[in-house]
Amino acid sequence: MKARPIVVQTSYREVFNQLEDAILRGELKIDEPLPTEAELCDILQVKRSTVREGIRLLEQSGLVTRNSARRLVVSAPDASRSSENIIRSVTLNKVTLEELWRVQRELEALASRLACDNISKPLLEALADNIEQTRVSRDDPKTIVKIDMEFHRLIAHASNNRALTLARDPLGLLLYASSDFVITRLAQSTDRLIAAHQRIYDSIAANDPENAAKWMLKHMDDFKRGCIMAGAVFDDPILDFVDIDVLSGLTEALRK
Amino acid sequence: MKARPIVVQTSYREVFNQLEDAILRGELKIDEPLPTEAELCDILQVKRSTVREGIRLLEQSGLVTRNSARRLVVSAPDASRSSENIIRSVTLNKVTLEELWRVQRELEALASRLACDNISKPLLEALADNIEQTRVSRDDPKTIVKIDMEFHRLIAHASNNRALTLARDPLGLLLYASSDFVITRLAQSTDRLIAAHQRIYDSIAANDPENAAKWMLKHMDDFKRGCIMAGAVFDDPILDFVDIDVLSGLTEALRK
DNA sequence: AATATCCGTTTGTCTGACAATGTGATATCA
DNA sequence: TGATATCACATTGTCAGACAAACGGATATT
Repeated sequence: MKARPIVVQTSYREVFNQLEDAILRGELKIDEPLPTEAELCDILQVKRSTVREGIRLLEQSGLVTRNSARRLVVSAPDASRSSENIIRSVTLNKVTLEELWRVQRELEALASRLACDNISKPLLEALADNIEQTRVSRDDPKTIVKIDMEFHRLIAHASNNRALTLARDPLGLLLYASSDFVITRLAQSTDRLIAAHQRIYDSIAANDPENAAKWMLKHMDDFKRGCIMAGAVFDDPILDFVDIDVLSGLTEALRK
Repeated sequence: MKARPIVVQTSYREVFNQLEDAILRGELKIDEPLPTEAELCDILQVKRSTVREGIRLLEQSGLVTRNSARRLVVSAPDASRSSENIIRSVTLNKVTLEELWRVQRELEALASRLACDNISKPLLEALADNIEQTRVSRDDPKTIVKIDMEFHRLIAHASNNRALTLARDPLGLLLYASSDFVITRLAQSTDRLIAAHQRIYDSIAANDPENAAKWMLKHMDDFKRGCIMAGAVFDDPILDFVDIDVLSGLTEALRK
């Protein structure tokens, strides 16, 4: 006999499903307040505790957020929400540095290529400023790591492609967080980093996608070489290279 | 005066934070059961309703799943969880077909390149079988769309890179779901699709990464051309091309 | 030893309650 | 009259306790 496993939904999950559906099909509009718990009890014919548990599922999906610690409003999940999820998934599933790097290498190349087309004055200035800051902080590894991360995020942002941002940001966060490992171990790496960023910047500023991508790829390859020279085993999980407490702080960095 | 906005945590969110932390730092081990609600009440000194709301947040993050509709077990979030999130984010934020395609193009090329190295016999056979099925279903657009989606997923899977899967799967799902639009409108598109898949398959089977990537890129470019010929405005949100009800069914397709 | 029965645990849901906080209406004052 | 202060209400967050259903394991039966 052929059969599907029997699945019974809990009521609170059904609450979630119905509300999610209503949001996706636009019956509950984004930026408008969610009905009050009492109203939902009425509509869905379950008690408040059940409604509340369903709402918690919505909340964690980013489909509702709170305006002013009070009334919940319907909202489109923002990128940081997905990032948190991916970061948890990557770390707990022990994805390796190699896997991460391999993907990120392509995404960064794409980002730098796309950035050429549309980059705005303010973003260009932010990039220049970022490189300047890197020079200033040359001797402070912790700060370098942050600024480096920001450099790449700025470029991805300049690509004006939200699908790219969505895929790239969480991976980038993890990858560059583990670059701490390299920078603290290899003195010369900071100078190479600055030189690479400068070349990438110049290419973008000159609206030269092919060179931007070329230098970015070199930069990424250099990153890998640095990791290995610093003694990183590229086939180990990233979790080995990133401090858990740093990790907790990472997600909030995304929200700005 | 300089100040940070005041943020007050609710208790249930604090429950979530503490449990998440415990899982990330390995104090609660993956595949072991979560403490019972009563135990958590004891540990965290809050009432059961509060504990339960916190657990719902965990549940939606994929950090706990249910074994047998009963006891919850701690778990690493699986890829489908992230996919759901990204899909919601992409659709509700009205990301365009162009953005999606641009990223997916690179990821598919990477996937086909990587697939060459490690592909296993069973996966190769599955690919061959997939192409055969496409031929058989040539005249059934709905089925073609599904099989096409599966073809690309198989290749991504063969890449043996979970970071790639994580980034690619949700985007692929959305992109190929909207290919329905092309296939139903352009009669000849199915034949081109089969030919392309065949070439990609041959390259992978011959362990020829460069050609695999080359044909994949051509295939992707062809996809775009097809969309435009079929009258799709590439700068419109994907939401316009995907039926909401299909969308709801999409995520469950991921879980297998 | 295999099967059937029973019982305690755990969860899902309900009921009801209350304090804190934000919101809008009303009253007060310049 | 218009701005401000006050108040009453609505809504949420949390508590307290209750109960039925389902599961898992222990015990009894064949």
